Amino acid sequence: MFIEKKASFDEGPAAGGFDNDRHRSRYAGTRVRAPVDDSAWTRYRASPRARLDRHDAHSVLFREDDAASHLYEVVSGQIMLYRLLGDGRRQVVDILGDGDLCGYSLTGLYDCTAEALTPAEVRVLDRRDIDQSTELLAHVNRCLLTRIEALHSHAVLLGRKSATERVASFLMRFVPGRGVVGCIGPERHGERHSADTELVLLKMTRQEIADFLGLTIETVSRVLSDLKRRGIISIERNDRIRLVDVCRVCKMTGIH
Amino acid sequence: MFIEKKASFDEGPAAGGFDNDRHRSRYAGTRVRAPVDDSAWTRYRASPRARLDRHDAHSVLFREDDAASHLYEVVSGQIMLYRLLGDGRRQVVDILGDGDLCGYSLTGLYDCTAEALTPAEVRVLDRRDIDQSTELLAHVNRCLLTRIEALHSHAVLLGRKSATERVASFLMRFVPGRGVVGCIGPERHGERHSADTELVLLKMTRQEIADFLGLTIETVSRVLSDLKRRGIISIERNDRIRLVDVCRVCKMTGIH
DNA sequence: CGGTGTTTTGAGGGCTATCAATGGGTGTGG
DNA sequence: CCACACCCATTGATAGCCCTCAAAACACCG
Repeated sequence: MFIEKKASFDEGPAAGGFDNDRHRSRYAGTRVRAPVDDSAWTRYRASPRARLDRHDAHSVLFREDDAASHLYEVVSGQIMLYRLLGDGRRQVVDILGDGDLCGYSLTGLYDCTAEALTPAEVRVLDRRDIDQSTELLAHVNRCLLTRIEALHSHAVLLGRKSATERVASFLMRFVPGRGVVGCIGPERHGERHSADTELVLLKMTRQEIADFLGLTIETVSRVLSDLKRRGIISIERNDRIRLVDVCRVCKMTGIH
Repeated sequence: MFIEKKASFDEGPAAGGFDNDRHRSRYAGTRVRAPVDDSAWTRYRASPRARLDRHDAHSVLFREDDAASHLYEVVSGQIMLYRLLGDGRRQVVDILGDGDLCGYSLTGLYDCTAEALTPAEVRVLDRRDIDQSTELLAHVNRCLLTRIEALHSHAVLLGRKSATERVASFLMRFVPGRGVVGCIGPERHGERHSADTELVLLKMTRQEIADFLGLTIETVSRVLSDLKRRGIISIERNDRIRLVDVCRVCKMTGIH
């Protein structure tokens, strides 16, 4: 189910895939967020105590049960968090993008492993600095709440959705402003009733997708093939999937 | 899968079930927490702006998509958080006990429904008060981190564990200090090598357990019957389950 | 002691995992 | 430039776990 990977999987310099607007949730089942002022956070990030690290794809930031020393803020790229069971089963519990935090710990040990999905930049922060400012703490608070909402959505996906619904939900993650509660719908989206289509650039292997969705690699593959056969998506390359009709994919997520 | 419930399910006055020591995680796969000083929080709770509400079992504190007005702290009893899919499938995403917080929102809408599992007391807090104190914010942050760790564990359970492993993990929630990383083990636990047994008082119906574990009511029932047949547990009443050999249950959680 | 709601048990089927083989893309070396 | 190797993804066959539907057993209550 989980095999340690070393090979790099086609990382173009355009490491997009995720929409970077953090104030707009993209995950099917979550909500659109209100904008907030985090200027204090921006100032803190620029302070000399905050170091910037670069990671290659598949580089490990920290490992489950390592001593938790730092807090990390994703500046660019994507980071996945996962846990392992004793026999090697893996569950990707979260996927982080621009502005998200990880590495916080109550126990002194990291509760999961953090691994870069793409080349990534992370700011390494000192917890003690943050604890002295209400503005910084409030920012961290908002980040944690964002994670909690995402984890709630993910629990629904893992506990109650079929394989097709999981894959559809996963694909909808990459469509900005759609598949969320208060979805703007296909009509108002494109200019002048253009085709409701979207190109998704996956930055994950089938194995990583499967471990995120609580499925096997074969099932993910089968579902994608089935969606392709039905003309709902077209697979232009393994990591380039076109949603031919976004609304149709959205309707398959199970949230309606 | 989910039927609206009204009937009360045997709520004794001894609404225990969960261990109330928040500084010790009990959920299989999570870690033991370090104690922290939250005296500022204690003072704030006592302030006149913090109201105390009482809820009966199955009373709803707030509903998914309601306007989020307040923050809630569980004082006594247990609260479950759940989300519904359009066709009525339900997933219980979290179960809260003494000291846990819920009701925070970034979007202005609650992202899930909160319902009392037992008679419960909740303190209704004002977000604006908290946002002005580093100590209060730090306390909230710790509470949120606790939830995130629990949600990570739950994602592993929902995504990668078998029905038996899920039920075993669920039962181990109720055994203080066991089934966590750094588990004290059977030898050092009892005084003078007493039987490694534990009585679990469930405050949830089979339906609620099933919706928490991402299973059906029938599967939960079948697993429990099977464990009983094998002598691993004994069901003294529907809501009283004796773990005959805690260590054996622990080994079935899948975390080893 | 029936009535109601919950839990257990049974039979059967569907969905997803498992095991195995094939296909395809990329990089390397002759 | 092609052959080969390697890794990843796809496809196929089969098995098994858990869900669904149905009925019986049980608990609680008036």
